[in-house]
Amino acid sequence: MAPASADPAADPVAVTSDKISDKAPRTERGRKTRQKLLDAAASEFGERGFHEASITSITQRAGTALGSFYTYFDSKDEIYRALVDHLSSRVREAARESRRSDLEALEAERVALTNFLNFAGTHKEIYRIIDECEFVDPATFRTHYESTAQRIFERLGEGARKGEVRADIEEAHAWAIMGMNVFLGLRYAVWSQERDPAEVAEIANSILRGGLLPRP
Amino acid sequence: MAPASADPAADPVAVTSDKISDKAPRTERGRKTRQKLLDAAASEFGERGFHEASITSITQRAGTALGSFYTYFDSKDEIYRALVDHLSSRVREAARESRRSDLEALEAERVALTNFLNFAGTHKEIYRIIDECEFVDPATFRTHYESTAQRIFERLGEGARKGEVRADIEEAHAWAIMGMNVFLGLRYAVWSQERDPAEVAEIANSILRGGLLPRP
Amino acid sequence: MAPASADPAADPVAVTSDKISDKAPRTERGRKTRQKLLDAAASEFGERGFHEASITSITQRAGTALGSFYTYFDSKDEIYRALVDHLSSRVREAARESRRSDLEALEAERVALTNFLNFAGTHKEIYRIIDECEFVDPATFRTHYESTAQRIFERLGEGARKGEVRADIEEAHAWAIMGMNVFLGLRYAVWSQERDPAEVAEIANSILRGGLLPRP
Amino acid sequence: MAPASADPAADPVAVTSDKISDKAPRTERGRKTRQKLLDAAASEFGERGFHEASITSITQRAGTALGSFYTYFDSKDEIYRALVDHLSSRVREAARESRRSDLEALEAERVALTNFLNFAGTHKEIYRIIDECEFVDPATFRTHYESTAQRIFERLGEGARKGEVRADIEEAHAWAIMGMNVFLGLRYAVWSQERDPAEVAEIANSILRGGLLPRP
DNA sequence: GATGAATGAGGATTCATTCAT
DNA sequence: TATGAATGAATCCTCATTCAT
Repeated sequence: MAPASADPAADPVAVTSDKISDKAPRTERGRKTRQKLLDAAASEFGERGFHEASITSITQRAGTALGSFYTYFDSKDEIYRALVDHLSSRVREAARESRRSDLEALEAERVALTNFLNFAGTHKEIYRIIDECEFVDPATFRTHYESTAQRIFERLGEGARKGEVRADIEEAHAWAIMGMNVFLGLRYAVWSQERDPAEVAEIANSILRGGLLPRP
Repeated sequence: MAPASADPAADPVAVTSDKISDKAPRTERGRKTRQKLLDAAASEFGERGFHEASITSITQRAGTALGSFYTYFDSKDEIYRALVDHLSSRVREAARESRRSDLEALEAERVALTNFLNFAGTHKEIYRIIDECEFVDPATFRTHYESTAQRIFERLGEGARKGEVRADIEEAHAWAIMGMNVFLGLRYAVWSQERDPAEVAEIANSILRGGLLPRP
Repeated sequence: MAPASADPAADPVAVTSDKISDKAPRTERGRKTRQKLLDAAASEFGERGFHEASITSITQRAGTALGSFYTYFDSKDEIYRALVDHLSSRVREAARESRRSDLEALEAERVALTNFLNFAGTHKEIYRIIDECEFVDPATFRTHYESTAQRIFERLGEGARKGEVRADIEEAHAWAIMGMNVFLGLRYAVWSQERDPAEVAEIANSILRGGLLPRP
Repeated sequence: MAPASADPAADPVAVTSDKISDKAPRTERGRKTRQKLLDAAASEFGERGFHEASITSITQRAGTALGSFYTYFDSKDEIYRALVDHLSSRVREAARESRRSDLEALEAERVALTNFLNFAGTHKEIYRIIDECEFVDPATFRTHYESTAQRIFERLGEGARKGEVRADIEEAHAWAIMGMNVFLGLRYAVWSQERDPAEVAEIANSILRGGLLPRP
């Protein structure tokens, strides 16, 4: 699953780097064609997955000639990578809006998860694309997860400094939270939306607040 | 990620069903050849992933002729499915040994996670294969996750009845735990083994026991 | 189309020669197995055609092991040839019964066609198998047609000597009659049986008797 | 055998429909390549038959890369069908030229058969290809025969109205004529050309004119 | 820049036939 | 004889990528 997507409250650090190849469009017309191709690729990869997707189909969706694809991208892999970057930043942007430093630490996690669930439910293709990254471009996948965990870890650390969470926070705690978020997203946002995101987020949050032992 | 692998304390309910086609071997020799193919497929899929894997390579690893593959399997997809089934049951079997009903509920979860981390670290290919299932055979993938969550949920429910965990347990709690387990496995068993499984399990378990708030 | 089938009033000259290979069964049990294979082959070739037919499927229909096939036949081609021979003689046998030298020449042709239409309607697979021979074993196909035409030609010649038909009969007349018979068989016996064989035969016969010009 | 080929005096009703797939060439260059492939396929299918023919061989004959085949055709079946259509119309076109409505009914049949024999002798591959259709694409085969018989039937019917042939003409008469034509073509045009087409046609025509009974 | 034809390596799958038991 | 496992040549088809216009 997408690291970024697992932490919508991410900061704009960005992995994005559209300067991958020297094929940047030089005219307005070119810029539009390139964008049409990216949009088409998003649909194609989202619906059929990386391996089933074909360049031919992408150009057909984009309404361009097959050859035009290679005017803007070096390969199927490259457009995929460009797309993941692009989508990651969209996710991050969506998250950034919901960040407010005045929130108490665990409260912030709750809001972040709620937003994430909403976003994942609305953009399932994005979810799938970034997720499949694990098998198409493992390095990117790993980077994303690690930076996401890092952000969560930093937030928790800050909370610890403020005395809002336990002082013994370490990286593993961040991974545990990220895993919870991702799986709840898969189950309650992508596969079905039978439950209200806020409720699901509350369940996860209650674990963070007090664990699963019976209340005294 | 593999549902099964996320719950090594699984019971033997089994999704396994090796009777897929009518190509079951009828002699001992045949049984051995089929097994060689499955073993070879495990290595091939584990190392190169489903799409990069080739039948030719599988038969070469197995030391059989190309045609022999089709004596026992109908297609690349079929052997993949057979393999996932097979591996799932191995995971489940490995888990079953570690089940002891005399354990207190959350203690059982800790033991399960420890075993899972150990298993995942030793069998990284299995992890990858079952994980890639999401994009190769989504139905199986989903089934596995759901049945794994179901088992966790049932265990928690039993714990609730015994008064060992909160009474308001629901399905979402199981998904949260499964997500934690899977991601900790990815990070601390598959990607690196820099930390002791027992320690990692303890960190996760401490969340389940008391959450992340500062201890009073 | 089958030459033989086009002339059911054939004599037993026979192309049949089951001594093709040295694989003749030596025991009663062997004879039965060989026959089961021939029967199965007739169904298989009749239903699926030569190229779609498979040895595996033939042995399955016959209820024998795959390897047993090669105990009695050298190859797929050989069993096909053996089958065509076998079927040809069946056709010829069926025809022979209907031969009566006391019939007037054109009357004999009418009876022969009637019988042929009846036979073809009842044994469509035979029709197909012998017919496909053109593309599987052209030499046999050609031989069959030629010998069939030859028999018709001889009958007509005899009729000519008796003054029952024109004196200028030549080979081409026999081919013309054979063509008529075969196509009427295809249309009114194999593809549909909407018309009574005797009626169809009468129509063809009326052409032979007086042509198509208006009656004075 | 090809219905069309059995009736060279066909009208341009056409079964032809080259718009089968969306792979129509969009440039002149493409049109030429497609044509080269069709020509090569005609030779290949004509010489080796449908099942022995290979795509590789077709592209080698055409002087194109293997992949180019799939730029214009979806499969071996499809090019075969396209070819049959193409050849059928060639046959029909060849026939059309020889149609003259001022001919007396049976005279027209004689001319048609003569032309057919000439055509079949010159284009034996066409004969074989269309003929093999019975086992490759039965539906097309049947359609062709039926429409050919229909055309003959209509011509005879018109002759009947003019009083040039018997009034009791029915479909079966057309099938009988078609069968005669096809078999005479096989024997005297495809297998050998030992006899003059006009002579052979005259023999068939004499049957139509007066049957086989001795002249009074 | 845009177009679409050409390329060919690569991979899955079939199945007649052989052979050890 | 019967059995069924093993073999591998043969073939269709896909599709990312290149290139001429």
